[in-house]
Amino acid sequence: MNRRPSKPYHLALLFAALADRTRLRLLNLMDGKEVCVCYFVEILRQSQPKISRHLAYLRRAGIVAARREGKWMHYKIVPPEDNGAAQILRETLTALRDEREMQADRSRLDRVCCEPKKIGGLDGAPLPALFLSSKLVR
Amino acid sequence: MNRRPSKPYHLALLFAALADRTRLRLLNLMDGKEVCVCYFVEILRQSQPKISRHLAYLRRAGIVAARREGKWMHYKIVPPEDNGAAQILRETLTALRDEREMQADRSRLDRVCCEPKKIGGLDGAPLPALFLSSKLVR
DNA sequence: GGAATATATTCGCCTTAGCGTATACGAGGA
DNA sequence: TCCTCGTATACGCTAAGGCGAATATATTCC
Repeated sequence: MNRRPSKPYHLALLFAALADRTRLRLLNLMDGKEVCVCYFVEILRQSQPKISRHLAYLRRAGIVAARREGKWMHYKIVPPEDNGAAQILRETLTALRDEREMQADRSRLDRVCCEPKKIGGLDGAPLPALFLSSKLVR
Repeated sequence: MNRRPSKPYHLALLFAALADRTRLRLLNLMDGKEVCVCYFVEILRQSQPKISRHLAYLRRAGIVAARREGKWMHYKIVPPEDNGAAQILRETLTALRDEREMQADRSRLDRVCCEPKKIGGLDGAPLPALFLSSKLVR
């Protein structure tokens, strides 16, 4: 039922998933927290289908997991079971922090999350949380 | 003249270069030493054009450098200038050592290099060396 | 120079990936 | 139930990647 893609049985699959700028930006935003799709769309200023497709790619690669909360979907990083792959993913996230665009994305995420209207907003999207647990969709 | 591809200005390019099993096997064989093309062909048992194309890809990505020695071409890894990329490449090589096929490739390389007929052979290909310096082709 | 060897490149074919656009799905509210 | 909103998927297109086969290039030896 939980159709997890068998495990990224080889590093080449992990690298293929990482070989796209948009996906790296998404991972950078998810570094350490769960993020709602609507934030990705707003922060990266990319079309919603594009964001969604890249998230699906990452999910198929076993790198992220999704959780539904009402109408919203939250994504977070799941460390690969394979030790080497996990280490490489960690290093990647670390390396991303040195890039200017990635820093800008992160601060934009922080800013969006702190907007007053969002905090208590009527239909404001849920705030990024630090790894709430729930039934995940991989 | 030395048409270096500007430098892999972004990690996505590095990951694209790593997202292929054959290229990972090649990098694994080059880990720590310079290797002649003929050994790649013999050890991976893949067609010579295929090996050559993947080596060209790695060279274009700025990950390896080539050195000509008579009829033979030797390839070796060049650490990326970017700190994060260099770290990721190191981690990748480390992770590869855990894979069985990679270990088998390496021991086959060791065995081939120690064959008596090759050591003093008339037309034996040059042995892998530990980073001889010379004019490199990137 | 011409043959032989090691390596690189080209070509044609197929598969995959990424994109914009349109559409489908799923949940909540009226 | 119908409407709306958030998200996912399908479609058609184009570009890039990987392959085998053939061919080109570079170097050495005669």
